Amino acid sequence: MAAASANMTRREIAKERRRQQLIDATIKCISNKGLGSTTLSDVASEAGLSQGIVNLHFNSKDNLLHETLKFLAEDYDAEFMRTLDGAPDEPAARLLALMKMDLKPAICDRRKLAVWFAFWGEVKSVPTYQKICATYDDKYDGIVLDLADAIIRSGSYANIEAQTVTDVLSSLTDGLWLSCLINPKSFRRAAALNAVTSYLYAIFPDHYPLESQH
Amino acid sequence: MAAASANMTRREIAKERRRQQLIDATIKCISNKGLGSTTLSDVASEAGLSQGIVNLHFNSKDNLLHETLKFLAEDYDAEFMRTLDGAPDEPAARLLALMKMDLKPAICDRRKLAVWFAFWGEVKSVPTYQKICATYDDKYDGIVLDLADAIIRSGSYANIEAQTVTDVLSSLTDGLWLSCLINPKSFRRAAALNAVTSYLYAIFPDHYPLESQH
Amino acid sequence: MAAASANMTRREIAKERRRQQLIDATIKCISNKGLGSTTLSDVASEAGLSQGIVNLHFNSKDNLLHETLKFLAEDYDAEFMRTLDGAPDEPAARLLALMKMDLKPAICDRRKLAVWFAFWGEVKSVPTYQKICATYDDKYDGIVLDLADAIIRSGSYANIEAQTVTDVLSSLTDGLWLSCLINPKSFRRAAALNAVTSYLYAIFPDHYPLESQH
Amino acid sequence: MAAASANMTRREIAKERRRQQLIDATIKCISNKGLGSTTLSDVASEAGLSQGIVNLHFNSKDNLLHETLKFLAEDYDAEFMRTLDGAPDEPAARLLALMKMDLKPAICDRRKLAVWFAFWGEVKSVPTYQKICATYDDKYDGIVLDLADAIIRSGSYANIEAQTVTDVLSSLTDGLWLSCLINPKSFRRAAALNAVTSYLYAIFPDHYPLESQH
DNA sequence: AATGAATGAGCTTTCATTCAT
DNA sequence: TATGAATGAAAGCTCATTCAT
Repeated sequence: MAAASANMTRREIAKERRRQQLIDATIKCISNKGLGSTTLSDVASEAGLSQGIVNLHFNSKDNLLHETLKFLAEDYDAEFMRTLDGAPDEPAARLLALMKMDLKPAICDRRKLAVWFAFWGEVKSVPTYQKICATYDDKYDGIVLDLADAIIRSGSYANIEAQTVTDVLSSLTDGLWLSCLINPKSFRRAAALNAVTSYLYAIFPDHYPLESQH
Repeated sequence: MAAASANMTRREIAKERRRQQLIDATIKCISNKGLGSTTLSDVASEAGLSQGIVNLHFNSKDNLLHETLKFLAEDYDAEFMRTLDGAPDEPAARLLALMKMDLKPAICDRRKLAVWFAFWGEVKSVPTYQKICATYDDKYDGIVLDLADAIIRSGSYANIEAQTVTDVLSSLTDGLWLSCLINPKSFRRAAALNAVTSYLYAIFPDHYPLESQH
Repeated sequence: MAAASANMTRREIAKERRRQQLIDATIKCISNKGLGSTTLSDVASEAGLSQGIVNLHFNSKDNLLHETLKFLAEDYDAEFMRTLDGAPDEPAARLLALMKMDLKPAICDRRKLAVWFAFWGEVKSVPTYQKICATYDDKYDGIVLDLADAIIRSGSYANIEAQTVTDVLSSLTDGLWLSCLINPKSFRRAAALNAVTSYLYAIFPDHYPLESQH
Repeated sequence: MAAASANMTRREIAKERRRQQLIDATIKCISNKGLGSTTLSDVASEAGLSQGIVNLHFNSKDNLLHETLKFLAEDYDAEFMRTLDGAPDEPAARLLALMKMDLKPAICDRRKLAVWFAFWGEVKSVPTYQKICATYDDKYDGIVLDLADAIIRSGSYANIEAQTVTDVLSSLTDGLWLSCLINPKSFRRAAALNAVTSYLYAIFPDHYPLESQH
């Protein structure tokens, strides 16, 4: 999404702010009421604005939802890249940093996850949702694959394929998110983290000495 | 749901068959059009019946959806218990059988998964959906936990907790399902299976000798 | 328009009646409020029925309007053909009968004319309206042309072309209708009739002896 | 409408120009999209100006439409009077000049006629439109009546009433315009002119010798 | 004078639900 | 039981109008 950048007129900035405000309201509504029960009125009043405001800025509900999904994806992407930027150079450390990111409160938050799952629930019937999700997933899989590959080649691991590791790690995160959504009572962030690290420690013992578990 | 059982009158059986027919139609519709876009008209015409039929048998759309979710859950449960029944006595074999079941075509089918995710997408906003899902999940987690515990105690595994293994395995399945939904093009059942088994082999090498990988 | 015919079920007949009832209500509304100001609510309450009834029977407002225009055209057509059927065999008498028909109260009624002009007002921007109107007009022009031709050939008229007569007669009627619409106060049916007959008498004196003017 | 005249300030002239620009845009829009589908946004963007401009200059859409109809009427009136001014003194020539004017390309133009018919389509439901149209029509009828009367009295015509001639001529023009609107493909200006002149020649043979037909 | 963001009333349309048949 | 016509609430969307800039 076009974030407010330097060469925008004041009006364009205000407009962009409004759009973001409406997307934020949309996210809140979807989280609270579900995608199917979120009306444009809900979004407008959540934003404290009038009825017709959404169509003024997004033309249609459909478009609003697409832009909302795009925003979620870009938001996650920014976090992902920031994490990668801030991580050490060693592949093992980078991989661990990424996995931890997925479970940090700002990401693994039931309210946010509810929105992701709301969109995933429509993926099969709305091809454009699928495309957005698939594109980003491919990107992350590629990055994780490279890291796993680097780790494997720098250690003495037999019978381990980088692709398999990537499959496990990606799926693990998604599955943990689902358990956070469905079983919020029993979900523990520490246990989830443990699930991830236990796997990494088990397959890459050279790179993840047990004492670093905290 | 009450399957047609011995002590039902002919009329009750017919009624039950109609209900099932409508639930099947509902599943097809949700898979094709999404939960939010599925109307009672859609369901009725998918079933080849008339407009008012759903309210006649389910009283409300809300109820139909709940019964559909319950059916999905019971259907999965039956498969789960059947798998357990048919598996050998050794915990390791039982666990592997369960994990393989989750990836077999009848279960890991994009059309069916789309319906599961459609409901999961509403879990946060429809507490009764959550309760249904959580109840069953708890049951399966308990069973897997027991199996993992039995394996651990029957081998020489240090530093492995049954709960962690359970967390990983449950999440792995869910995550693989999501990747099947989002990335149908690149999803490979064999690779998914590999992801699961590679984990089991890594943490329980005593119980899963490598030659049994196929 | 499918008029209620012999091989219809009772339901189909009732449905057809409803459609006609709604078309009648539409005509009344357009006549009273104008095409642009006629809402589906107006039509429904004019028919004494509920809000959603129009879309139930016509799917869209657009379709309702098209069906209404078609009905008007078919209604006029039926009157036209009936007049032709009931007229004597002589071309001159037939032609006169047709022209008189156009000015009889049931046809040249300001309420009905208002509806015709409402549609004509959209002819350029709604090509399908134009097509409907043009098709019928062509038909009538053809019939009038044949009659004029027969008259000319059976008399001693020099310098008169059947096509020109047709052009005049068709236009005359339309123009008289407009004056009925715009100047209801000064419009006199007798004067309008006089305008038409004076033309016929002037160009076909052999066929229209003056004493038959009434 | 008050055309820019001598004793206007520069500001008033600019204002008047804007109003005219908007009326012109309105006419184009009505011609293209129809009266009912023309929005103030359409008008503004057709004029290359901003959303709120119409209300600034005309206060309301209703007023804009009334001013547009008035402009059309005044525009036609100016043409009418100019034609009368430029015509010879003889009534027969004057009358013919007027009738020819109605069919000249600048007047009998499908785009312009579409606008006239759009307003006529609302005449019954918008009394103020009717009043505007009726007022001008009365004026022209009066003028034509006088000319017809003069012709009749200066010739040896029995059984012809000036009023009837007026009725025919006025109606003829309107009807020809409608055929131009509805049947643009088959409409021929020459044939339309022929329809008018053939009538004049038939009833006023003394005044319209056949050789003057061009 | 001109802009265009914002409003909110009112439209068409959809659809769960009811009910006479 | 089953049908499908009818209802009416509520949705998305449009647009004339207002108003701060």
